[in-house]
Formats: sequence, C-alpha cells, structure tokens
Amino acid sequence: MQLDEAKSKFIEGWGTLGSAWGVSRTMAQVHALLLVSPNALSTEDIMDQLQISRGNVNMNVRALMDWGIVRKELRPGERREFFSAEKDIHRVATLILQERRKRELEPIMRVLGEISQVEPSPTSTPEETEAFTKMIASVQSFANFANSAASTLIKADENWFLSTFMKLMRPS
Amino acid sequence: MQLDEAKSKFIEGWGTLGSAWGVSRTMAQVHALLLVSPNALSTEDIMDQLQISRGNVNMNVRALMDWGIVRKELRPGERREFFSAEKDIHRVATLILQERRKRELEPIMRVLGEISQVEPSPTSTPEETEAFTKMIASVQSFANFANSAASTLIKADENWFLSTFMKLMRPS
DNA sequence: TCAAACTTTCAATAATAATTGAAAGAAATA
DNA sequence: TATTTCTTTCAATTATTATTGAAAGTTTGA
Repeated sequence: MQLDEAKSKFIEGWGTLGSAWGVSRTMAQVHALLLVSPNALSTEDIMDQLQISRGNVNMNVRALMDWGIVRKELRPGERREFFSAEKDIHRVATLILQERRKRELEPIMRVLGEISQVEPSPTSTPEETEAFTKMIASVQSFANFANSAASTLIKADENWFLSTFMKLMRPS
Repeated sequence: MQLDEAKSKFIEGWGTLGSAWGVSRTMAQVHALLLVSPNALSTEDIMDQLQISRGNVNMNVRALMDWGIVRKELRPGERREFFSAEKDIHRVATLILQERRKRELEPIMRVLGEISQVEPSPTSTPEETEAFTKMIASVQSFANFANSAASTLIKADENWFLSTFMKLMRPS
C-alpha cells in the first residue's frame, strides 16, 4: 500500500470511529488529516484535501482547538494561519478524557445529586421511592468511580501510564 | 422533589448523556425508563411514558437487548412481552464496554494493521513514510492498551473492580 | 382453519445535524 | 485611509438520522 492510500484509509477510519463516539465525522477527519501531516496545514490545504468548505474547516478546527488537541501555528512573514495536531497520542487521550469529563460526567453527576433527594410523597409508595434511591445511588457510585479513574489518568504522566498501568493490565 | 419528577429528570439526563456518546437519545431514554421501573414494562407502557410510537419502542428495545442490557420477560398466561433492564450498573458498564470494543475498537485496529504496511513509493519521500509509520505505531500501541484494559475490566469480577481498582485509583 | 392479540418491518415523513458560501469582520501594509 | 489577505459568522440549504404508523408477520388457542 502506498502512503496516500494509507493516509486516506486512516482518515476514513478515524472519521468512522469519531461518529461512533459522538464526534462529528468531519471533525474527526480534520483531526486525522492533521495527525498524518508532518507539517502544519492551512485552511486551504484542509479544504482541498477533504473537499469541504472554508466555513466547515474553520468551525471544526476551532472545535479541535477547544478540545486542546490542535494548535494554531503562525509563521513569521505569513498572514494565514496553519494548524497542527498534538502528535503524542497519550496526551491526546488525556486531553479528550479531561474535556469529556467536564462536559458530560459533571452534568450527569449534578442531576444525580439533585434527584437523589427525592422525598416520600402521596403519589408513590415508600418501596418505590427506596428502589429508586438505591438505583440512583449505584449509578452515582459508578460515576464517582469513573470520575476518579479519569482524574488519576489525567494526572498520571506517561511513564506511569506505560509501566504501572500496563503491568496491572497484563499481569501474566 | 417527588418521585415522578426525579424519574423524568433521570430519563432526560440519561438521554443527553447517551447522545454525547453516540447512542440515540431515545434508546438511552428507554434504557433509563427501564432502569427506574421496579417492574418490567410492556411495549405499551413504554409508548405511553415516553410518548413514542410502537415501532420506535420495538426498535430501541431490540437494540438494547443486542447490547445485553435489557431482557425480555415472559409472564405465564400473558401474551405480550415485558422488558426489564439489568440493574447492576457494574454489569451494565461491562456489557457496554464489551460490545463497544467489539464494534469499534476491532475495526480501527484492523485498519491500523493494514495501513502500517505502507511501502516506500516514488510519490513520497522515505521521511514522510517514516513519520507516518511512527504515528500509526503510536496509535496502535494506544489501541492495544485500550484493548487490554477493556479485557481486564470485562473479565474482572465486581469485587476486583471495587477493591483493586479503587485502591489503585485513590492511592491516598 | 380462523380470529384475536400481539410483534415486526419498512417506506414515507419529520426532526436534527452538518455544510455551504457569500457577506461581514479583522489585521496588516502602503 | 484604502486595499489586500485572510478569518469568522450565520441564514439557507443539504444530508443524515430518527420516527411514525399502517401493513405484514407471528403465535396462540378455540
């Protein structure tokens, strides 16, 4: 297989993976394109290579910068902006984890906290209320676990990640 | 807050969380409804409570059964089917992990394996090819890590999950 | 076999999300 | 200030995905 074909396949595969995880296909593809490009790319480069519009590139590149996994690069003497992706994939994973925790885990934990204070009422039996409270408590406990697992991974440096965690995961 | 309101908030929150993770809002809501229902529900119960059509309920309940997190319950002497969700949230997480690994991780690993065999060609310099190969290798290494982490969690029983893993995650 | 009670399917429709492209904005230069 | 070059915005459009509902299918029992 040749380089260009390999790059296309990666961009396509990354896009598919992205959409399974709630990231728009195009955003994942822009990210993939920047990952496989040794040099930073301009808006026009991205437009050309993915055949998408200027506005679309702008929107998605900005979103990727919000996630912290793409950087703007300014070249001296050049007016236009260039973009490059964080290539350290462990750091990419960490940044994504951090961002998703903030965006998704925190809101659901807030909701769980609120609804765990359900009071007995005339329209429901104490048994029903207790069953509900128990279920919510178990979801909360799981969310807490996920939250601290995420914290640890985020704080962990790559060395820890590779040595301690890998050892734990493959104890054989 | 009263039970009914709490249940609605949970169903709404779970739906929102689902759509962030690539699960359709309605599917997550059906799951949430079954989680907060002490008894198994019939298709009509779900239709009424979520105000969705029969076909929609059927589709989503079937998908949830494919994920292994909802079961069909047959009552003696009753013609219609009732559905109930797996309430052990650790088991739910495990089943989802297992299924997502199969559906998403495996395909991307296959693609990575294919494209890592990129050959030198006249249209690209050896440096470009090497940079690409290196990037893909690091993604592969990360995918392998994710894969074995998932395996371990899937094989682990709840006790391990709570004791070993929690200790690791909160070493303080 | 027929009718009743339910489930499943799927083409049509509706709802949602992504994309475009042209216009407005901003920054740099002369 | 006017011009050039690039970025950003956003209403309109297009594409995608979810939903409906009626018809077809299935199962059970008389």
